[in-house]
Amino acid sequence: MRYHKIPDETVRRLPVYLRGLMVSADQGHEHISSQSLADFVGIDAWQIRKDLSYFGDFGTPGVGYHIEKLVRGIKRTLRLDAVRTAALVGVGDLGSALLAYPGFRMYGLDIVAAFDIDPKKIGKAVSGIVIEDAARIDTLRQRDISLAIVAVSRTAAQPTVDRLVAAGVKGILNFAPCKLVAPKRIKVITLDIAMELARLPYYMPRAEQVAET
Amino acid sequence: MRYHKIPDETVRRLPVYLRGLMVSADQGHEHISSQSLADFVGIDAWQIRKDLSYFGDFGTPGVGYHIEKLVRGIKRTLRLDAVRTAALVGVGDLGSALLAYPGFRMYGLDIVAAFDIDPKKIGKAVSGIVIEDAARIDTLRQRDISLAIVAVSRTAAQPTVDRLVAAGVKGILNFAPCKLVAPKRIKVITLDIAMELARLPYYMPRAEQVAET
DNA sequence: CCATGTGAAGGTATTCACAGCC
DNA sequence: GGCTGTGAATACCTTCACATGG
Repeated sequence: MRYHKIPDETVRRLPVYLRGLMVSADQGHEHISSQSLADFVGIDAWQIRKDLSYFGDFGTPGVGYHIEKLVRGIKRTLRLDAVRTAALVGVGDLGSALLAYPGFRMYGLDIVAAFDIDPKKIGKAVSGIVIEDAARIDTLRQRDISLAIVAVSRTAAQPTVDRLVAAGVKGILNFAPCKLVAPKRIKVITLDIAMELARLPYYMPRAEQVAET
Repeated sequence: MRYHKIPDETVRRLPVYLRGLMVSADQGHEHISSQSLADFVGIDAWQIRKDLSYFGDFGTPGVGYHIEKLVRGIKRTLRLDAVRTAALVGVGDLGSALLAYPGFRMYGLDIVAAFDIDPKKIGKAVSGIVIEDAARIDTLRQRDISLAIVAVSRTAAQPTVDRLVAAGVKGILNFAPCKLVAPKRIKVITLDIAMELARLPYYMPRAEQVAET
């Protein structure tokens, strides 16, 4: 294995492999071939091998990949080897759903703080997390929380991001439908749900009003 | 303008342009240059011009783009020119948040039906939509609903998709963290929220536990 | 003079095919 | 024989630079 920059698209696929590998490990398997994993996650086998080749030799020809070893390798690459804590800002409908969502755990991610500006919400607990005043976002620095999820309205998003950056947050997952400006060293991933739904009709056949008799 | 296949990446950006154009129109503008739109949505001007060139001549050199005309053009391209109805399956935390979310409207998308298997939920209304028994998914065909959002658990996702496909649904936005199999003519977009958060640490500087004194 | 639309260049990611290893 | 790792070929997307048109 030579030195390689890992392509962004590969980074996007690595969590998919993790998911598949962990399910496979649960089923008692110790090794898995790129082909079996491919069938399982829906990505071609050569793509998987190429992706994994960017950052390590994990496989054994004739045998496949040692699942546990590979999981550790991918986690280290994604910097998910230690448990990471995250803060949520905006405990509306979506924010509450995120607090209740158990799916972050499998990646070693844990939402440990929640903020809102609504006085009616502050002090109440949602899914075991007590909601704090958004004015206290600056305490994130002392608490070593470097990940944040933004689930506030569009207009509140930019000021929220400014405060998070000032509090030392290094990565932001944003659900507000707008562009956000932040220093280049801060990684912002925006996930606009309505936009994903909006590009679906493009791929659908035109004449869907015609019944398929 | 010659014939061009529209790249997938362009289709992904078109809703971004729509968003920016509609806000700009709200501010009273009639025309906009690729540069102004670029500043607004955070995508380079040449990229915008290239993207738009794939499906029509909308601009006037020296003037810019007529916003209303361009909005119509993009909507037609994305097949968003008529209001589209969608069904939601799985009215848990996330599902309820989606029903309450007003952001779909701006793209002409409207969630008009919701399904669940929980007898305690069936018959109740959430955000004005009465929850129906998931066994009734097959009525979607008569109701001309061709879009669906899947917000059920991982294990329920595949059977749900099978039912939706049987009911004539043509496009699916899936939130369950798993691969889904469906006929090729059906477009499935999977949006795994935990996975997005999971790739964030990769882009963050290594030594984030070291305080920036 | 200003801003679009687009060939051409450059870069990145996907796909293939197979040498090499267990 | 089976399966990995990877150079090479291909496809796709981005970026540039500028001719063209209002």
